Amino acid sequence: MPDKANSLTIGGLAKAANVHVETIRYYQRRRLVPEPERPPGGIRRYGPADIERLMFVKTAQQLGFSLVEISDLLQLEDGAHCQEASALAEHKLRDVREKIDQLGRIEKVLGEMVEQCHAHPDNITCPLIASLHEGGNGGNDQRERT
Amino acid sequence: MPDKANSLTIGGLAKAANVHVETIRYYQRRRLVPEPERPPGGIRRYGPADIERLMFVKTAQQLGFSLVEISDLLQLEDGAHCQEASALAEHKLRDVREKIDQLGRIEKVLGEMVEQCHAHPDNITCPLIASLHEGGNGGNDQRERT
DNA sequence: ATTACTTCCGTAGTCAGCTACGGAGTCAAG
DNA sequence: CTTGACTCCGTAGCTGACTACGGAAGTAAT
Repeated sequence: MPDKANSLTIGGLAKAANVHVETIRYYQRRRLVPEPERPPGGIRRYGPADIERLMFVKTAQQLGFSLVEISDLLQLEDGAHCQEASALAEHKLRDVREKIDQLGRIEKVLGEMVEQCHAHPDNITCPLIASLHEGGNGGNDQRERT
Repeated sequence: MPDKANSLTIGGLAKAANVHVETIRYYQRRRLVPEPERPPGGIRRYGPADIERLMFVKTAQQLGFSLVEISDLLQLEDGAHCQEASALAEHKLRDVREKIDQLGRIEKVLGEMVEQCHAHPDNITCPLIASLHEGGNGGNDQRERT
């Protein structure tokens, strides 16, 4: 595993990945990110790979994954045995596709709403809730109300 | 907004929406879901619209929205004035599209991984982290890849 | 080699989002 | 008209994910 230039201290890493130092330590305790060797009586150093990993954790969180789930995903990144890995990957893939699907429905309805608002600026409602269980149908329902 | 048959007690509603009774009460306190009138010295009744609303909250949570954000989204559902509503909708639309984009990248890499595993079942790693900033879209975030 | 800033590490506190508890009231069934 | 399940309501406790605190020790610039 190549670290090009592990030159950052934990403070620099935190700045680079846009998280707090204490968050990094917390993730180290949780084994979400590796804790590099401490040179005898010295200070740990970090590199670009650590920045990436932290940013991945943050992004995955925004997508609704818990730290436990993220740790699963990172096991795939880190290389696991194929059998278990592929089972996990397939499971996560279903999760991800469902999320994409639901977000797609929300996107559609929000988009329609914005258009409607531009078209005639009255009061308007947005059938967001209904969007989530509209069957695979791509039906264009544009219900409006004043 | 017509409720066809508001016949459920809070317990039935909880079962129907697959949440705990106490969660419903909590959401009522937070004004995420309405608290129906209590008939003098009686018990509140709920209908299908309440089930839908609860399920929407749960789904949105799994997609990474906080309860505050969900309450914003529900304001759109409930009908707000066009000007503010459309600003909010546009903002949320950007959020949603970004989430879809990121999930799409993760999906792609997970999918590839599953295939690879089926192809030759050795140890394998999955460039999940890198997937999130693979160019091709969105534009303004760059970091050179090796 | 003194000063000012970090790092390190452990423990404790915070905030969001529930979840449990307890006592009084309601209601359908027997 | 009692029993047992459930509702109502307030308050307290819990879990996940941080965030803050404090003291010793490392490090960089003067």
